This record gives sequence, C-alpha cells and structure tokens, in this order.
Amino acid sequence: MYVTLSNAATDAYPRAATDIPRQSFSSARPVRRFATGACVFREGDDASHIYEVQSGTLRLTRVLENGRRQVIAFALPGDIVGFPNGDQHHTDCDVIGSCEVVLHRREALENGEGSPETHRRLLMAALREISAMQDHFMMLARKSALEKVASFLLVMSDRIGTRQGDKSMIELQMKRADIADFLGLTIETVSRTITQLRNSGIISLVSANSIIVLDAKGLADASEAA
Amino acid sequence: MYVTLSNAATDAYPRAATDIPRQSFSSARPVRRFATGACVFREGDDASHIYEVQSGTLRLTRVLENGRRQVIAFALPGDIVGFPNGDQHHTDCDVIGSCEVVLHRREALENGEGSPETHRRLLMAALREISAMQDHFMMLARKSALEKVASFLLVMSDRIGTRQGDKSMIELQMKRADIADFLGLTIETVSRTITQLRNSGIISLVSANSIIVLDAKGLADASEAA
DNA sequence: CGTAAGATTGAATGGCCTCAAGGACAGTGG
DNA sequence: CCACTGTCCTTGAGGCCATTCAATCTTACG
Repeated sequence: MYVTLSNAATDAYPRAATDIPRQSFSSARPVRRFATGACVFREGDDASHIYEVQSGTLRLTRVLENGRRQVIAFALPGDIVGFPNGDQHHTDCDVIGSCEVVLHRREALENGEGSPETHRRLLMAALREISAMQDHFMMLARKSALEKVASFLLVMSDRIGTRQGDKSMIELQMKRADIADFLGLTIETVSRTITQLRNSGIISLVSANSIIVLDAKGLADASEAA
Repeated sequence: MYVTLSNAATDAYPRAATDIPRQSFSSARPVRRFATGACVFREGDDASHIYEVQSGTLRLTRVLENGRRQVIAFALPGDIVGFPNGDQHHTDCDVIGSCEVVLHRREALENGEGSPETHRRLLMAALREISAMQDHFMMLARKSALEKVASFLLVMSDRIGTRQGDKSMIELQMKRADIADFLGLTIETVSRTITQLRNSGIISLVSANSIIVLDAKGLADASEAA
C-alpha cells in the first residue's frame, strides 16, 4: 500500500481484487496462512514466489547498516508483493496482521509459465506498483507531517475502513514506529500529529490503534493543505 | 536514474546497456532523436511506446495542482522509461540533454508481441525499476541534504563521469531546480550544499554544471554520514 | 502488583526553508 | 563594442517545523 497523492489517483489504478472476481484464481492457487509476527521472506532470500494478499496485512521494509529503516509499503488485501529483481528478494516482508496469501511461482511472471491470464495479472500489478511508487515519492519528498499523516489515514480509511453511518472506523495493524518509518517521520511526530488531528475534531481515538474518522472532508483538506 | 543507497546496490542491478551488446537490438529497432527541450510525452498521453535511452538525458516529472513538482527520475543511457499503467503515461518526460532513444511498442511488454527476448528485457527492466525506486525511498525519507547531494553526485560520477587520472569529471545536464526537485530539497539548499562540498575540497566547479570530483572517498563518506 | 512495550507529551535544538538581494553568464539589439 | 535583459546560481538573515532527548502515561500480561 502506498499513500498516493489523491483519491483520484487511487481510483485511476484500481486494485486487482476489485478488477477480477476473487474466486477465479484463489481456488486454483495454493493459499498460505501466516500468523502475526511471522516472516514471509527476508532480504537476500531466494525469490521463489510472488505473494497476493487475500486478507491481513504485510509490511515491506529495508534496513541500512547504520540502523535507519524504511517501510517501503504495507500490503493490504488485493495487493501483490515480492516482485523479484534477479533471483533474490530485496526487502524484508513481515506479517503485522495475520493473513492469507495466494502464492504465485516467480516463473509465472518471468516466463509466462502457467496461465497467460496469471502472467498478465502479475505484470499489470508490477506496472501499477511503479506508478504508485512514483506517487509516493511526492509524498515523502514534498509533504508536511500533517499532510503525510492525514494522507495515510485517508488511504487506510478507503482501504480498510468500516462504515459507521457517515463516519469511518480504522483498525490499524501497524505500530507508530511502522507509520513513522513509512512516512519518513519520527514516532513522536506521528504521535503529535495524530493528537493534533484529534484536537481539531477530525478524528477520535477509541484506542491507540483504533481510529474513527469524524470529518472526512477535514481530513482530506489536511492531506493537501497549501 | 535513481540515487540508490550504496554502490553495492548499483552493482547488484546492472543496467541493460552493460548486460547486453547494444547492437543486438538497436539496429533492429526504430531510433528517434530528440533535441534538448523537446517533450517525449506528457502525463495523460496515450502510452504507445516505451523508451530506451541510448544517449543523452531525459527527465521524468510529476506535478501537483498546487505547483509542487517532483522529479521522479533522470534517464541516462541504458535506462528504460515510459512504463505504462493502463493506457496512459502518468508522468511528463522531457529532454534535458539531446538524446537518441530506441522505441519499443507498448505491446512488446504487455502482450509479448515481437520477440520474446525483447519482452523479457522490458520486463526485467520494469522489475529493476521497482527495486531501484524502493532504494530511492530511503534516500528521500531518511537522508540529510548533504547525504542526498553527495549521493547524487556519486551516482552521476559513476554513470556519466569521465576519468581524469584519479579524478572524475561530471557534466550535469540538469539545472539546480531539477536536482532539488529530484532530491526533495530547495534550489538554495542544493546550492549551499554544493558550496559546502567545494569548501571541503571534495569537489571543484569548472562551471555551475561542470563538476570535478577531487576526493571520491570523501564524497562517499559524505553520502552516508552517520 | 511489577514489568515491559508502546504511545504521548514537553522543552530545546538544529536543519532546511522562506524571503530577499546580488552575482555570473549568454543572448540580443543599439 | 557594450549596455540591456533574462535566466540561473549563489549567498545571507531569520523563522519554522521536525527532530532529539527525556519523562510520563497507558495497556497488556505474568
């Protein structure tokens, strides 16, 4: 999951899960379950498979020698992760909310082994990934802390929010540290910004990880404040 | 071109131009020349082709409504740009140093129309792109101005530097504004940082766009200062 | 109740930005 | 040949936002 620049961008690149009836492939492909905290793959591991998330949440990270960490993306239902470059994975992939994933053999993307339909779906997902990452560049480089956090909550609301009348309820699987490393901020700044949104009456917290969006328009405004 | 985290990363993902003898495809494919300032495509244009740079420099940009601009990448010889998402291009592509590009029909990537060899090369380039962009995230989110500029110059030195004894000469095609929008900085900060590197004796300027790397190790140290 | 992990809040610093002015350079026309 | 102009780059001063360092609060769990 990337925090793209606008809802328009999100709409323009619909996720696979909404493109194609889910049962058309899930029943024919091996599905694996992972518990929270499990590791799907590590940087340097042989990239044997590509993973399509059906439920739950994954986290992709890269770490530098000096300890600086970047969360590359969160993978939510409908997302596909683990695109190889060469023979190896180049990120870590951990489960932060117990999940079910559909496994695709790497060759299904690279050689077209298996059905042409699957090959095409994986290829399209890779191209969509490039586009989404380009949007995310703008996010990391050009947005303020408030805009980043508001954008993040907006996307999460769209992707995993449950409607409660005119409000939306978000159950975050990730910790503040994950959000911070995803948005290029510190834990403290994320926390302070969430407090700020709360004090503005835009959101309210049931618990630290359970957020209600009270004012979707206010959140959208905050996400692209001049 | 992305500014990746280390030279190791660059080495690990060699560019197409060094992988495959150039004449094996360039002679069989239509080549187009563009003058500096030309526009290759605009966001929203129909994505009919994918472009492989043989010489010169391209610039990929995205612009927000509010005027904020992000340079997504610079395309140098060996790079491939214009990966579509859906039917349209989602960035602007301008020529900042007169260039020759090899055109590939979009279908060569998406359908495998044309040679399987070309299909595979384009697919591998797309996957390499994803990996390089992931590295670039760390750059944008976690590096200081000094580290960013030093990293940028290191990559440019590796890619387009000409050896002068133990020194390296870089002829930058891009303006300060392009560098700033690529690194997520302001023009002033880029300029100040270059001055700082000059005062440290790490680089020297022949002219604003013509830079000599006097101390490659010093530059490398600056690019990953703790 | 005690401990540990995570989240929040506070105070102070600093790095980058903003605003502003001046310098370098090429192109143009008198 | 030389002002004139526009573009780009550099430099300075001041301010703000995010960080850093540190303490407190919350929650879960034995």
